[in-house]
Amino acid sequence: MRISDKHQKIIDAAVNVFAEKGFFNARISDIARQAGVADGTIYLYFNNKYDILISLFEEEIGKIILEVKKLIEKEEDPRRMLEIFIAQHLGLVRRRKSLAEVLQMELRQSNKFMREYRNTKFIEYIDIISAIIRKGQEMGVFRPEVKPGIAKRAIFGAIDECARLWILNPDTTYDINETAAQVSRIFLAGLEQPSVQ
Amino acid sequence: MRISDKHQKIIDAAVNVFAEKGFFNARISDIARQAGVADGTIYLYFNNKYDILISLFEEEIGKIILEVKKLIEKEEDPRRMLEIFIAQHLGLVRRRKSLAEVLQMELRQSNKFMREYRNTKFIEYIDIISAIIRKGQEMGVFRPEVKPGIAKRAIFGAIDECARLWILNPDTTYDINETAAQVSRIFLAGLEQPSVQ
DNA sequence: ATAAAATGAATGAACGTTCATTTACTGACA
DNA sequence: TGTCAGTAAATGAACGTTCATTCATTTTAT
Repeated sequence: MRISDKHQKIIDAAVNVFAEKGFFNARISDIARQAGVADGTIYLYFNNKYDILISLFEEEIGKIILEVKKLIEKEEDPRRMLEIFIAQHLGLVRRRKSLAEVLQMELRQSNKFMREYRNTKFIEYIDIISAIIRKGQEMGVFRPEVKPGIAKRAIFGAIDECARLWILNPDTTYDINETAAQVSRIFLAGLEQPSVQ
Repeated sequence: MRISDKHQKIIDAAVNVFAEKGFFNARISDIARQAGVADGTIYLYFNNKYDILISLFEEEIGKIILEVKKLIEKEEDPRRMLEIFIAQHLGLVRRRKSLAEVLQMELRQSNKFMREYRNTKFIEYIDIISAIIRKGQEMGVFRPEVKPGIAKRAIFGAIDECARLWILNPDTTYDINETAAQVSRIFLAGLEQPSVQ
């Protein structure tokens, strides 16, 4: 069995366990059982419990960034790029619910409590949004007075909160596609130059 | 010493300790020390550790709701109401940073892990936004195709994410007033009827 | 045969909660 | 006014459980 196999198996198990119980309520033995390894084995691949979480972030967000960047690169129109980013993020919530839960909840915890850990991958992810906005401003499509550094937070926060609702309550709320469409419309209307129409 | 004194003292201490260490890393003895009471005294006022957190939510969000509703009631223009809500929420982050931190981080945790606890106070808070939007739609100021149930989440998520950034990094980021102004502008432009200007 | 990988029982520190004891308060009575 | 019984409030040491981590031993691969 290749090293990477067990490494990934533990990560995958951790995603499920953290999603279900949260980081602090998750036991190493839970992760071990779900990964099909012994408790001690986990310490051959990770330094400690927190290290599992950090590795999980780095590796899984890394993959997501690659995917969404690939999709966006094909486009010319920044409006379309923003739509794609929003749809992709919300789509991820449906396709990989557990991962989305962990990234959303535990990533924030870690951001806050591990002062030394600067989550560069996460920053890279939301900087995709500000890059789109800057491009739109250069092309004269988006209003120049909008600050990309603020708008990226607003947009990310909006879709993430919608995702959170859907994670908590998948049935009783709006359909994900409809949510993506609505949020896209609000922000596009909010960003576009009035002259362009 | 009146009962309410110690009750409130423990709540206040818990706000600080939870903000600094997070719920799971906070020890009862930390809260007790900061409140100036013995560990056991806490259990005369609260059933258990989680009960402190829940009481804290209910009571403190309750006060915030009253404040912001009072401010909004005075206004006629839904655009102005939305501006006030946004400014008020972000202002709270500056004025009561620890409380904002706890509400932001731990409230979500609880929402997720305490299945039985429906956080009605929080719902009441963000429903202020949807009420504003509905009013604006009735007056023909906001676009009718916007769903208030989605827009309220998007708006709350946007300001909350901006707040989060500011909590994590008070110095290196944009000024809170500027953030409030930018976010208000984006959403107002995103919600307004094109015919109205 | 040797090394590398994996195991899982044992360890020990951490900490929420309890409860036997102490302290503070109240008002009745001389 | 001072004493004291009765009650409520507060205390904090001790308890018991939980669980991350370790490491002596076993299994697997070469």
